[in-house]
Amino acid sequence: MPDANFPSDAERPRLTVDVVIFSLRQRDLQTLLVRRAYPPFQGRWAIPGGFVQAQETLESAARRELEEETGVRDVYLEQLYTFGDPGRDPRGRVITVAYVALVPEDVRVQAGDDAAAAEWHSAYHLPALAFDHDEIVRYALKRLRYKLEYTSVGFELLPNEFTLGELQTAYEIVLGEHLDKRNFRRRIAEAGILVETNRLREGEGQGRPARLYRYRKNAVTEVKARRLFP
Amino acid sequence: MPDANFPSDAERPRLTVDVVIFSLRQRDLQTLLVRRAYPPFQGRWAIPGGFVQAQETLESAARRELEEETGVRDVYLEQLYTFGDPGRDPRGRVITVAYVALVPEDVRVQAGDDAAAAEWHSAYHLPALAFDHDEIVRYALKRLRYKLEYTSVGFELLPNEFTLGELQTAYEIVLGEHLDKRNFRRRIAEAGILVETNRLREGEGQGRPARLYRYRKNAVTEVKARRLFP
DNA sequence: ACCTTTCGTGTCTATTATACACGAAATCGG
DNA sequence: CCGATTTCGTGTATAATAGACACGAAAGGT
Repeated sequence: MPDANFPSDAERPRLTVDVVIFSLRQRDLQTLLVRRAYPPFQGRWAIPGGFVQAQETLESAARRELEEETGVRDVYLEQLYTFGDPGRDPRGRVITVAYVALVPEDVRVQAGDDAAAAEWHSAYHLPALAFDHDEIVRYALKRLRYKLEYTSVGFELLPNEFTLGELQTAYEIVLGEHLDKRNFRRRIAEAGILVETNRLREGEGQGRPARLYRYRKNAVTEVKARRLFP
Repeated sequence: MPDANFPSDAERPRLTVDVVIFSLRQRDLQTLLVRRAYPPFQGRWAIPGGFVQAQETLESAARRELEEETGVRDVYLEQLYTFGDPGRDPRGRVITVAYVALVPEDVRVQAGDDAAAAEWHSAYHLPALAFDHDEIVRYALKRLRYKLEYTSVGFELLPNEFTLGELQTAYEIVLGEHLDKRNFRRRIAEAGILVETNRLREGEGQGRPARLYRYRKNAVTEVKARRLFP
């Protein structure tokens, strides 16, 4: 790639990051959508995103967008895929680097600046989305399920302390299948990624209260490449 | 993302694709490197790549670069990751979408146009590379190993017809560990992704000639998410 | 007090992974 | 041409892992 080939300004694309933000709420896997206030696709739902600024990395651009929408920092974020078909944006060549974020249920959507309205929508029943965002969300869901089976990212969808029942429910919602309680708990125990607290989940309706657990930070990487639920 | 935020020309990055081309040669996993003819990093080895043109998709840009270097079409190619740290290219903001290609041993490097010299180098002992290309190749290798264990991409590194011994050797070279012959063959057989031919590998030194196999196209996707070698 | 709800636990069976050795079919060399 | 050498192709026994399955304990509700 000699300098002679270095592209002129006109040939430069524009670059955005878009973030698929997953969260478990109302016993459903949901993703945060914003309603577009301007053309193109004015009024349509879209996943949050924006242009990458001059001096930021792709990941910090994604974290900035995420924080603008949800106010959260220090959550799980990974690069998903880059979408760049010519024609995916009617304004010209726009390449987007898509990210996936996992946030716990207690996160509240902020009163966004340019995000006219931000709402949670079921990842399983999406409205019509702007651009190729439906493709991006579908791919994100596929990746989430895949990683849930091979790593322990699932914990990122839960608050700091959680019961084993809540953890199992989280897995069941994302994977879309029922899991055996005893086998599930055995695998979690064998993986050694949980620390038992001495507190119990109190006042959650009737029934015996469940023990609360916390998960060891960095567990995500340590368990990598080992199947939790074969 | 209102139109008001639409970036001016000066804020647009440049976009390249870079392709990590893996091949098995001389009982080694090798990757194709080109020597840079112009600054920056003039004279250094780099992975093949170039700017994305106005009306092509990212994948067709990667296939174009691949074909320019090796002359091959219709080989395995997948998007790896997008690298975009500011400062990764001294000429300004350049984002690169990295791809991984797997080519069989019988492809010959072409007399490249702008690629002054193209050579195969062991993926395990790389020279100093331009830009962040060492990071890209290391990540590509990690991904290749990972996928080899969970899918059947390994066949893409072999010619159309191959013996089971050659297949096993391919896996051993990439994974860097010895595999048991009988267990290996049993798994391959159970996966049902090979078709036996009635031909034998003749004239390869001494020893009993081995049967040649072909693999079913599309097998890669079918076996996905099922571990071949747990 | 008793009924209902949720929690927490262990064993037996089936499946899957691993370790391991030798006769068959070809080439090479004297 | 015949024995030595090389590579091919195959099966079984054991260990590890996954899956199915039920009931007493601890709380709240009436």
